[in-house]
Amino acid sequence: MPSSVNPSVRPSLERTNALRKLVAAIMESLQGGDDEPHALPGFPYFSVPSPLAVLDAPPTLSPDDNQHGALAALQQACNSLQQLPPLLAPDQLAAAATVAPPSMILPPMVDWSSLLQQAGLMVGSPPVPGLHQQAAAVQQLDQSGENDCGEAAGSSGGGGTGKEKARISGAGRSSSSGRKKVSRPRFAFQTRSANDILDDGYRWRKYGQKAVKNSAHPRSYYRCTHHTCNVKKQVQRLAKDTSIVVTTYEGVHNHPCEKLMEALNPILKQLQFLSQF
DNA sequence: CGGGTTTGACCAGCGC
DNA sequence: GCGCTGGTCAAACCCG
Repeated sequence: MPSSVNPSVRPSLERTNALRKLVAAIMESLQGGDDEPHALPGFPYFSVPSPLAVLDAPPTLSPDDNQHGALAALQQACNSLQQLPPLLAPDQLAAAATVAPPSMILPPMVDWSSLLQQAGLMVGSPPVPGLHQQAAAVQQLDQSGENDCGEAAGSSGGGGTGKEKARISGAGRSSSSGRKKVSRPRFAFQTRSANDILDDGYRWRKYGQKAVKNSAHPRSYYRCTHHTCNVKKQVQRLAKDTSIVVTTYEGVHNHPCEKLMEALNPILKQLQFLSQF
């Protein structure tokens, strides 16, 4: 422990351990690996129970899986920490920073980006069920494609009339010169819910809707609103059982889940600070 | 006013 | 070649 740290902001061992436990529980839950993966029940990023591996398999989901508040459980866990001394205020952290060199305030002891990346919060895994290691939870429809999330989305940056643009972008959208369409990783899963939209923590913009053959319900097309991210998802209801929503993700996010990071940030900052003790 | 949704039109792929 | 279907675009619209 650095001796230059202001003693007035030195946290209790109790608090440090509590925070470590919390983050460990979060990470463990994110990574799955045990029979009871719902360490934080109601947190849909990793608590969607048994999404179906086969799209036309009989539904086994509990009702309204996605009705839970996305971050409720996490916030609840954070609230439980309120019994302990309060979180360090930002100015306290700043005060500590003025005493200890910045390198000691944010020591490289915990590599959060790689940790979160391993946990599937960044590039490389589907948003919801893929966070489990329950392989059956997700159907990977196609993984022959490479991770081309960074590709220029649309790339129809020219002028011209709407029709011209449509033609140009239409041509650019698929194989120019007869090459086969580059497929990207796709993951589909089903959720029994009254809501079409799963709160997966990412922000989506709807860009289209189509009537689907042999189905009374249309299919909706969404794109991730993050500037550099080109992940898409399709949402439609199962024709056989309209209580089931089929969500298909295409591509992988090249950025962390905003909502989750928003919720985790205070904890991570605290823990980074505390990890110097 | 900016960001998101709706919706008709357009395009490519595929089967016949 | 033609028609059907799925995927996307973008103007118009809506909303906070």
